[in-house]
Amino acid sequence: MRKKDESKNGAIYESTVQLVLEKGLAGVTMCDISKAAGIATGTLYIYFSNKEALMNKVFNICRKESASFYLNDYSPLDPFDVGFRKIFNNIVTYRLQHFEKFIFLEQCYHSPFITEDVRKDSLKYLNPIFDLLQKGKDDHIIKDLDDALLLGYIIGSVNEVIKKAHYGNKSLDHKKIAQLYQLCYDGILA
Amino acid sequence: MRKKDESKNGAIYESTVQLVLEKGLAGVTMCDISKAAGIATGTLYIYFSNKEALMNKVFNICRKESASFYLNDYSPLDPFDVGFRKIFNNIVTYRLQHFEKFIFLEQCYHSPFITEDVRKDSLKYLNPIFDLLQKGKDDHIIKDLDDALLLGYIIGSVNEVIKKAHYGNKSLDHKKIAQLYQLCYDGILA
DNA sequence: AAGTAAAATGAATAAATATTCATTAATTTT
DNA sequence: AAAATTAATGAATATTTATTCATTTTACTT
Repeated sequence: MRKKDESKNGAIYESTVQLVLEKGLAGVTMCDISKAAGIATGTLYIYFSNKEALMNKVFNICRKESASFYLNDYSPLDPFDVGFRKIFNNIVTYRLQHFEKFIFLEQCYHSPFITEDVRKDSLKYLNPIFDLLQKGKDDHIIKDLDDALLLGYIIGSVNEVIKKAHYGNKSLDHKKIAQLYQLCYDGILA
Repeated sequence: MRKKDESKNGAIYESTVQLVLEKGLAGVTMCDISKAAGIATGTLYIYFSNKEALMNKVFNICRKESASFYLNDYSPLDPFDVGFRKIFNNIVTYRLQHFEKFIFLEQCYHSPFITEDVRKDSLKYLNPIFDLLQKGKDDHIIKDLDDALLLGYIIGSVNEVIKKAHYGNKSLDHKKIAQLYQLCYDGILA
């Protein structure tokens, strides 16, 4: 029997994410996706039973990929400040290098395509980051605040600054990123 | 001749914003909106020439309303710390009291419904805030950084924390808001 | 109170989009 | 190399949704 061309999975995934960046979640059709992926529309339905399943799958892949990216080069044995800097830079770098995936994830968050339970277990991927924050609190380096508050504060400011820069056609050089780091770091310090 | 019932404008506006919160921008139909507003579908087209026009109008109203809300009780004569605290609290309060409008604005930002030029002149509404930041910089109270960076940092962290709290069903009490304020304020201090 | 002009209606139509399926192409097995 | 099996196709169909329009209702004018 003939095998599925597994490279198509990747092409569908890349196309979906790219098109959502260009046209928004509301504006992307199955036809658009198949054209961009270089396959027939019917073929999409061999790989995914419908549009909702496709979006959920792509959402899951992006989510896992991003969470894993955040931990690049990080070790739980790193001292707090070293670990924090690594993870912060990874979060920024992921958003700059994979802007389309970053936006896709943001768009999905409020979409009817993404089912409740898929959305819910998002947090578990971030456990190593919560552990790092706990270490910082235990060592009295950072403020003893709720994890969600601390992480939301960091992630939110990074998201907004990167989006603003992108849509305002402003470059985000190393200097600006270092400044953003300093803003965030000074904020969390005890 | 018969007059247009101006209250319908408001009903359409409220319904649209509420439905986008519930179903996402991608999931809202003209039929949904008319039903929720208590009017016939055809009537929508008396008030707005099409869906895109409707969304742009609602977007504009929300945008203006929010920007004006941010300046409640604020005077350009306020000392930096007083003014900053007022505006920060207004930004938070708007998002909590008008969560559906906050989400609508966020959703629109990446939507094909909102035309480029409508999106572009968003910044002008925020001029008083930029002036306040300038004062803080001139007085050497806060870091001398780019306006977009400073505001993005503040707005982004507020957005994310409020969204996380809402979707995680966690309450955001006065204590947490004060802690978020402290994070942001400590971050920008020179 | 009759005339009239615009508002409002909602069923009908048009347009866009998701999904199916009969057919063809490719790959593996025997 | 023929048979078997699944992948791939894309035109056709089904479905959903935007938009129109013939008709009715409402409120103002004379």
